[in-house]
Amino acid sequence: MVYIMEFKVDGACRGNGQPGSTAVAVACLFTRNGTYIPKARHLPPDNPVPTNQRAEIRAIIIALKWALVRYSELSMGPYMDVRIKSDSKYVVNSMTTWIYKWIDNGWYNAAGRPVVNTDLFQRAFALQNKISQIGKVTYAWIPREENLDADIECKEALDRIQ
Amino acid sequence: MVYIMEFKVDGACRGNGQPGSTAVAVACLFTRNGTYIPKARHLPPDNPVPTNQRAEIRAIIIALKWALVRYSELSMGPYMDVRIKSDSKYVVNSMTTWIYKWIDNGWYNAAGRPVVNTDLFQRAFALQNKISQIGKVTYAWIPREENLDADIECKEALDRIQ
RNA sequence: UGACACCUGGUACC
DNA sequence: GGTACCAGGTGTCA
Repeated sequence: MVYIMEFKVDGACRGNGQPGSTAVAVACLFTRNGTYIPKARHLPPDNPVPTNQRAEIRAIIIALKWALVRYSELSMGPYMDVRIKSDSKYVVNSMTTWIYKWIDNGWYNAAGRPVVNTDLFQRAFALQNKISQIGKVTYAWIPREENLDADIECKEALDRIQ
Repeated sequence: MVYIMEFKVDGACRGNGQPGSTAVAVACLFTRNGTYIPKARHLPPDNPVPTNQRAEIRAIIIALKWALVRYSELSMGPYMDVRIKSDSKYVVNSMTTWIYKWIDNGWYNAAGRPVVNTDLFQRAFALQNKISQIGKVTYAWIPREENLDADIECKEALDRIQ
C-alpha cells in the first residue's frame, strides 16, 4: 500500500531585504480530482528577520509536517510517497544535494562562510528523515509559471495579515 | 534653416494581455495654427501578439518615418528638429536612456531577462539614427490628460476596424 | 561569473 | 480587478 502526497509550496516576503519585511509560507496539498488544500503560515517578524529564502524553506517544512500528521492519522501504516514541488532552486538544491555536503563539512558554503538559515534546514532535514523511515520524499523544481496556485495563496495570506 | 516637426503619439490595445487583442498606433503632426494631421496604423493581429507597449512603440515609428518622408519632399535640405511627445514612460525612457544600455549589454533588462519588443525598438532606433544625420529627435513625456488628441484618434481608429 | 527566487517603484493599456 | 513593460534592490547558493 502506497500513499502518495503531492505538494506545491511557495514562500513570499513583502519588503524582502528591508527592515519590517513580512513573510508567509504556503503548502498546497493536491487531491486526486485536481483541487488542492492550502495551508499557510506567517513567519515570525524577527529573530531572525524574515526573508524570501526563509519563507521558501518554511513552506517545505509545512509540507513535511503535514505528511507526518497525515501518516499518523492512517491506521494501515502505508508506504509514504511525498512529492514536493517548489519554484526555488535554492531550496530544491539545498534539500537534494547541498545539505549532504554541509552536514559533511560543518555547514560551510563554497565561499567559506557559514551557511545561512541552518536552523530551518535542520528542521526540514529532521522531518525528512522521519518520513524516510516510513517512505520517501522527493523534491522537484518547477518554474514560477507552474506554481501559480501556491503563489496566489501566498499573496492572499499576505493580504490577510496586511 | 530649421524645420520643426511636433508630434503627439499614442497607442491603444483593446483586450490588452488577452488572446485576440487588437491594437492601433497613431501619430499626430501639429501645424503652426494648432491643428493637427493624424496618421493611424493597425498592428498585425499576431506574430507577435499586439500589446499596449507594442502599440506605443509603433506610434513612435510612425512619427519618425513621417519626418523622413517629409524631409525627402523638401528641396532645401533643412535641419530637422523632430519633437515627439508620448504619455508612455516606457517608450520615452526606452528611446532616451535604456536603449543605449541594452545595445551595450546585448538587450537584457534589469531582471536579467531578454528585453521584449526589441524588433520595434531596433526599427525605431534605426530611423532615429537616420534623422540624426540631418537633424535631431527629442522625446518628451506628457501625462495622459495632455495627450487627448492622440488618444481620441486611437479610439476612433480602433472603432473603424471594429 | 552564473542561477533561481523575493521585492520596491513607475507609466501606460484594458 | 487584470496585463504589458521597464528601472532599481535583496536573499542565497554553486
